[in-house]
Amino acid sequence: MHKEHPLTKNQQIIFDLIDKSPEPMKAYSILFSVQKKGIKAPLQVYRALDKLVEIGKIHKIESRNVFIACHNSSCQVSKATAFSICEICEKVTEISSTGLSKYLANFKDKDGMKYSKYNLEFFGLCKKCR
Amino acid sequence: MHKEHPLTKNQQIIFDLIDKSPEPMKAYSILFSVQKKGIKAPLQVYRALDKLVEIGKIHKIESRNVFIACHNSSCQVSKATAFSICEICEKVTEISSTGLSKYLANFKDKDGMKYSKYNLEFFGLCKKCR
DNA sequence: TTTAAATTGTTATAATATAACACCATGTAA
DNA sequence: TTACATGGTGTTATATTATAACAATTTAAA
Ligand SMILES: [Zn+2]
Ligand SMILES: [Zn+2]
Ligand SMILES: [Zn+2]
Ligand SMILES: [Zn+2]
Repeated sequence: MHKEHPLTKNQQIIFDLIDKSPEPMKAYSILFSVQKKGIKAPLQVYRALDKLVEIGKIHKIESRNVFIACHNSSCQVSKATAFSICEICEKVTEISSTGLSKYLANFKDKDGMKYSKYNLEFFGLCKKCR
Repeated sequence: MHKEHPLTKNQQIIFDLIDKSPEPMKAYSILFSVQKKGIKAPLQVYRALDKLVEIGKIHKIESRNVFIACHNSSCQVSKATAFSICEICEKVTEISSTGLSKYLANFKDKDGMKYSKYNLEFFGLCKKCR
């Protein structure tokens, strides 16, 4: 079991927004949405995002520069993430497959090196778009 | 077998630079390096990069916004890529493991969907840094 | 040769992210 | 209690990454 991090005010505001969003969010659209709550500057957003990523409450989709709430509690420990991304509508889904995560955690490169931390992004078409 | 793309002048200049670089390169450091060859504007660099990525001659490391020459000829067909990234020195190595690529190409998400296109970034410490 | 597609050159601007500094809250150790 | 360390906040300014829009040129087919 992982340790609970109590969120600070800014972190909570931004986490709630991302968590409720039906789509991954961009940093500046987060900024726009929270301006009425007194968060006015990009840095305030990025600092909260950094922390939320660090503690595993959200993930950054690196190929898209968007943020999504985690829906797989084991991420908060492992930093091992996998997503599918629709190339038409940009829908992102977090993948939680024990088989996949075991395979990747046990994968050894040609130097015999293992990696417990990774990020995998699958690209294709979602149900609706294909 | 894949079709050979003859590179245009700008594409060739930029590919050569990246290919010879011992490290992955950032777009604006590429721009700086090729200014003596007459490439003056960011767009000229980004257009060449886009094309080179599209035809699989280089890859973008999404978590770092850097570009690296491909060292795995099958990428030029598949768009299925995997890298290891050192979190200290930022050394990037392209992984070509038949086992890994087969596993990922055959992976099905819970809707039974397969993805032939993916990007995997492993994080850890390289030989020198650990 | 005509035409379509791709590439180039250029200026300007958008989108993403961090530096630097002052201040404040909270916990903890002397 | 006081000092100190740690982490969060607010703010201004700036750095970094990437694209829009438009005109001109080259290339490769039809
Ligand atoms: Zn997660
Ligand atoms: Zn879709
Ligand atoms: Zn490759
Ligand atoms: Zn290293």
